[in-house]
This record gives sequence, structure tokens and C-alpha cells, in this order.
Amino acid sequence: MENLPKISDAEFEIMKIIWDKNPISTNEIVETVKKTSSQNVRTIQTLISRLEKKGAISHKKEGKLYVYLPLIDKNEYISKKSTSFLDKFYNGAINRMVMNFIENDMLTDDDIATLKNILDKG
Amino acid sequence: MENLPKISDAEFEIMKIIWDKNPISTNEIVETVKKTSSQNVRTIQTLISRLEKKGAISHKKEGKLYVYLPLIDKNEYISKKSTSFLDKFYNGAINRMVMNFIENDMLTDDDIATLKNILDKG
DNA sequence: AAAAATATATTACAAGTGTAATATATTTTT
DNA sequence: AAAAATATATTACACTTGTAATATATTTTT
Repeated sequence: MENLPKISDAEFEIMKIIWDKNPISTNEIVETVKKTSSQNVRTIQTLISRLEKKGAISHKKEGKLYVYLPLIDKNEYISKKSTSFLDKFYNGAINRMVMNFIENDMLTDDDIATLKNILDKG
Repeated sequence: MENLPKISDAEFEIMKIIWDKNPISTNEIVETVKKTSSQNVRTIQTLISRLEKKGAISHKKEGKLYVYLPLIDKNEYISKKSTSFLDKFYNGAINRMVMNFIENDMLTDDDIATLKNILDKG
């Protein structure tokens, strides 16, 4: 697999929307963003353009309007990000991260039960 | 807790060194960095200055030279970063992250065993 | 104390990011 | 077909980041 493009925080919010509903028009993206953010339409359009320029998405004409599609796989992207996050903060070990969460009381009993369950199946 | 300063990737590498050996002189930082990176001394000094300007570290004179000390807590910083990472990529749930790792075969049997062990204690 | 060496401070600069305004092209309405 | 509305493209701008170079201050050597 080719190297994934670097996606900034603001761009990533757009990516999530495109992954979620694909293909999706500019207007739909804008409306979805507006639900949770007050970014200007121009700003949103800029982010979309940058994503396209970076090769993270592409567009085609659907009727008279553009619709966008992701060019990179969500799962692959998130997995790669997770790995580099763990490398940076936990020497690559998710175990350490979980331990850190437990030590800092950041997990409820419920979380722990769920986790055990997941692990038993895995 | 006050808001923690934003620390860039390159700065974070310096932070780790300062957290590790504290107080630490400029030269010691530079030597440590040089072991794993080819950054120029000026670059390293710039990163140190920026960390200080951001309030992440401070210095005092030890003899004739500066030594640096962290002003923010490593554990607190990493925990906060972990939380926002999970928010961004896994809707805040470390469970999802672990599940994702299992589903993508990113964990060895050993990892899983260790994790179970951790959870049993926690 | 001058000169040399070393440490610290100031300035630089291009690429990326968040934020958008202005300009142009296309479609819809009158 | 003009005018108005809407969609898309181009330009802008300050702040951050990675990367240093230049300048100044301080310490050490001669």
C-alpha cells in the first residue's frame, strides 16, 4: 500500500463525513459540518479542495453537481494513525496504554468488563 | 489543572529527554538527540526555546550553564493526549481501539495474554 | 587582557493549517 | 437572453512547525 496522505485535524472531520456517506455532495458535507461546527462554507470548501489535492478524495459530476468519494480506506488510515500514536506515546505498546488508563482510573468497571470480553473472543 | 501547552512532534522528542533526565543541560539534550536524529544543534536549541516560551519547561543557571526542567507532568500530558486521540479516532472508547487492533490482527497472542493479565489486576 | 571557543539569543524561511474573502463559472429564474 | 442565484476556483493571511543561519554574550585559553 502506498503512503497515506497527511490529513490535518480540520480535514479529518471532513473525511469522516465523506467516509460515512459516500458519495456525498458539497452541500451535504456543508450541512453535516454545520451541525457541529460554525465553520464558514468557504472554509469547508477549502478543506474539501485540500483533501482532493492531497489525494485523499476525488469527485465526479453527478447531474450538475460534484459528489465526493474517499480514495483511502478508513480502517487502514485509522490503524496507521493508531500505530504511530502508540509509537510516539507508549513505545508502540497498546498494553502500556491500557495500563496507563487503568492506573489513572480512566476506565470504569464496565469498560474493563467489556475489554475482557473482547479479549476472550480475540 | 491549567491547559497544557501544545507541543509539536519535534518538540515532544525534546520533552521526553527532559522528562527522563531532569535537570538536564543543553549539551546533554543535544547529545541525547544526536544519538537518534541528525538535527542541527541550532534546530535543537530552537526547539528548546520554543518549549520554554510555551511554558512547557524552564531553565535555571547551574554553575555557568543552563539546565532545564519540565513544568508539565508527563503522565498528565500523555493521558490528556491519549484521551483526545481516542476522541478523534475512536469516539472516545479505548475498547473500540483494542477491538480494532484485534480485528486487524495487530496483536500477538502474547499481547493479548498480557492485556488480560493487566485487566485482571486493574 | 585579547583571542578563541562556546553558549545563548535573534532572525529567517518555506510548507502546512485554520480561517475565509474575492473571483469566475454554471445553473436557475424571470 | 439577462439577471439572479448558486457552485466552484483562486487568492489571502496570520500562526505553527521543521529546519537552520547569523549575531551576541559569556567563558576559557593563550
